[in-house]
Amino acid sequence: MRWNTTFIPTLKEDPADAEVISHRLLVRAGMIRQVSRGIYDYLPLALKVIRKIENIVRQEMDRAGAQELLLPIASPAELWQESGRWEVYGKELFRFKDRHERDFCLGPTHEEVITDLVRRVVRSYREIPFNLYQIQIKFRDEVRPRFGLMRGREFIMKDAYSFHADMEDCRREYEKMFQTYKRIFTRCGLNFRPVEADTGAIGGTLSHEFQVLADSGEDALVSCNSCDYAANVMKGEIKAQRLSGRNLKESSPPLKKVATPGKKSVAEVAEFLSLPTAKFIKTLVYKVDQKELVAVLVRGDHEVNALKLKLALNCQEASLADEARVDETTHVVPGFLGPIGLGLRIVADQAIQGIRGAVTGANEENFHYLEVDQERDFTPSAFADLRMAMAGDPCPRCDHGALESYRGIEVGQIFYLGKKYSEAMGATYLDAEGREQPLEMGCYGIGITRLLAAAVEQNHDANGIIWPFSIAPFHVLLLPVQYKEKAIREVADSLYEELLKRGLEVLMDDRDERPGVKFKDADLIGIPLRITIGAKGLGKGCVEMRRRREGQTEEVPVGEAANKIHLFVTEALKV
RNA sequence: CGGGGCGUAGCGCAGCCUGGUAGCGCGCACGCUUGGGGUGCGUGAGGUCACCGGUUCAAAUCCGGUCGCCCCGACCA
Repeated sequence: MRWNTTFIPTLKEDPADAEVISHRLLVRAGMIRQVSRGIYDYLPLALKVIRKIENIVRQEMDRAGAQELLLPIASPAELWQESGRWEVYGKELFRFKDRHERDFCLGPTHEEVITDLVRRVVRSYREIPFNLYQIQIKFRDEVRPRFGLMRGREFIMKDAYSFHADMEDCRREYEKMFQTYKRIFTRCGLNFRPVEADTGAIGGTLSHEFQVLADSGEDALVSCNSCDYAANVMKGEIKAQRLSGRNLKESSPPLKKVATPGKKSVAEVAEFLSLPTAKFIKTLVYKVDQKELVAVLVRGDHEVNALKLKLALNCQEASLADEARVDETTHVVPGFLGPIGLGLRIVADQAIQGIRGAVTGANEENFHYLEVDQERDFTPSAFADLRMAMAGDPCPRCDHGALESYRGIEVGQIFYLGKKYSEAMGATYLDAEGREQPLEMGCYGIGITRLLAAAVEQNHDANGIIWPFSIAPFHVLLLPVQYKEKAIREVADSLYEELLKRGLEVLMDDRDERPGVKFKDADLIGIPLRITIGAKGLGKGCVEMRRRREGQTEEVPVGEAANKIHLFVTEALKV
């Protein structure tokens, strides 16, 4: 392709509305433009990368025996009402009415649609298993779209759904997809890690996320420094605590009430009393399912995991109650709350069980209790794992490992769904004994456009993007320093033709621009291999071959250039 | 949903406080110049100052409202 006739509107300056690096570079490189919040145009260069990613995904999904299909973007409310998600999904589900006033939504994911298709077709165990996937635009009306392509409202996704007779077969497919995903992300040239994950709005009981490691990532992760345990913090398990042999004879010193004027947060009180935050019991009031207030206790240095809390309380929704509400019910200013004498139902994290010598609010403004002894002073209605995993925690899977924390961008997630959708929507088959059984299901997603952004987050330098070869928009950029000059043009043209003939993807910068402009743009758009053709090299009968990533330059005789470039690209694509 | 910020030429910004009819850099067009990391000089085109309303002789500027976009938060008592 010749630059003169392409549509690659590069920008010298960072766009004012872009914050994260991938967003800035993708806009500057002329790859994306924003249309509305969380909605973008994909320009030709970006589309080339998207197609590359899609093709890798297709090849690997097909190799794993899955089949591609295409489901509609809009689906009728009835399907979502059947699964119960019309009510549950909330505002993220973009709803609208057609001209006949019938309710529809834009698909944020397609379990309902595919289950509906499959239930109308599958009758017998002989017709399963199979795995169907599509690559398509999804729409989720995110609370807060941000970071360019990383969290958009409209995005491209590969989603796959598999159907099985029993759990064993479904688990087998899950494992196959796990391996397939590893191949896909490896081929895309990403540094990633699979982690155990929560199943969120999709549902099911087993799930892994594939996280591209990046400090700018939205997800907090933990992994063991000794075994291969890794999880999203939302899912991260806490090693069950052994109650260290508590000496029952030894009695605790009596409760002591101390003045802590104006000190509300654990950090403030801890500093005021010169005590470590681990000695504190935090008392948080949650509103459960829009009605009951429940007090949740965690250690001062721990954080409540709302997800685990919901599980423990077996409720739909649990969020911090607002101050006014807390005040009205307990007559205590938040900040001085404590479990002793609090007129609310109490649930406590397991780390609170048996705690002694602790500090809590005294349920009286400007006072805290010291020497709190859980067994003596208060009894929660339940103890459970309610907190977020964090760095330094002992590994829940092995004996001596400790957890480390890092951040990631979730580019893929796989779920074992079980019978959640098949039972709700009556997707069944007849087994060999003629009995009707609900189908077992799995589902498997990859965020294609988010993967594109993640690749940039992980592969760039001060000058621009550095595409991994496998997903680069072009393999080679030919850069004739002065295309106008006959000698240079002739070499550039013949090299261009020769490389195309060999099946390489080549972009030729035939613009009549200053060399500096061309070099800057070349770095910005990040084609992995750049061939400079200029008077300097031609004087020696050479062109220059430069790798974008390493910056390493090599002079190659004109006659050998095509061969050498071809060989280099072939090698680079082998990985 | 709460808080903060922004909206002036294609892009990045100044002007607004202290009202007097719009400016800089880049880009764009043309000419000369230059020609291996965003050349230099000159000439020129390009703006309902987001929108609606108000105050005023006069509004980009002051006041009220609306819309759009960005950032932070929406969980730590």
